[in-house]
Amino acid sequence: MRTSELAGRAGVNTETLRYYERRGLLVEPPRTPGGYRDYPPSTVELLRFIKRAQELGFTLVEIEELLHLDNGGPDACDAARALAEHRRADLAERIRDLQRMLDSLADLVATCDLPRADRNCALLEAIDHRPEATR
Amino acid sequence: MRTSELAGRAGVNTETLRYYERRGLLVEPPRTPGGYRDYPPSTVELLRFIKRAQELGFTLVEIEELLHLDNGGPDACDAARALAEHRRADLAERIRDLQRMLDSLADLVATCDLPRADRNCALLEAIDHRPEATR
DNA sequence: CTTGACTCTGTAGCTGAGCACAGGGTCGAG
DNA sequence: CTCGACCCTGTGCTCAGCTACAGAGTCAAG
Repeated sequence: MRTSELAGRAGVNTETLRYYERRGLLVEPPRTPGGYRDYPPSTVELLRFIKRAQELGFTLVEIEELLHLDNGGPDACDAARALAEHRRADLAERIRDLQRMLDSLADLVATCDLPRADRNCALLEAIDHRPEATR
Repeated sequence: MRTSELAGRAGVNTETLRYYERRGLLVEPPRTPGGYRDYPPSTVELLRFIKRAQELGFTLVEIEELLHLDNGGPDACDAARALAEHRRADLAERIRDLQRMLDSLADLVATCDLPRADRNCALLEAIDHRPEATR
């Protein structure tokens, strides 16, 4: 299978394939006599694995680890689980951070409603002057 | 106030000051006869405003908008509020996305507990083969 | 045999928010 | 007057994950 066919089936850009190859995510495939890459059909599934893992929040570095673990038996399963747990904890923390930002921002917007007729912008003031504890 | 003193007081790198100046976030300050930047003391507060806004999830582009709005009266207040609401909606959406990722990942890790004695890694299989609907 | 679609390589650019560094200038203390 | 600490400018690098492009080669249809 040539580059553009694989890219089309997997839903990625052809340049992305070369990029993954450079990164070591994809093994360099055999070449035709003319020098064209000739991918085995299983590469489509491999790319879909990568894309799904990305959607779960794994980085390409972690995905590469997962791929190197694949078909490694029970030890690999434990290692994969550890990676997933790590990723889960990381996601949870990012969610907490964003939630804190969201809450602060909501409080701030709420202060907009108070001094309706004032000249000063309550929001800008609030960002500028609210107490240390809430920063 | 010279560059390193301002940077120290505001808790940023000296290079960051030059970067903000290039971006237009900071107005170029007057210079000493020797060509050194001589910042007015209020710049410390300005930098703290920028840092707090960043903590709330504003980008530097949005912060620049906020700064240009400052001292603009009631219209500016409305504009600032609109920016904040926009930011809030964006944060909420990012949180939802991450939460979905987290949930999927938690489901995945849970499948690890099922075939304890099996040779195959349930996690890797699950990423590879679970139905479209949950992807 | 030509044309056009495809592919190859290496390199450079993008986003966002900075950090690092070379090669020079300035300033104040001793 | 010298030394070290600071500052200047311009430029390039970082992270992640691509994307674009120039210039050359390959291949199949007509």
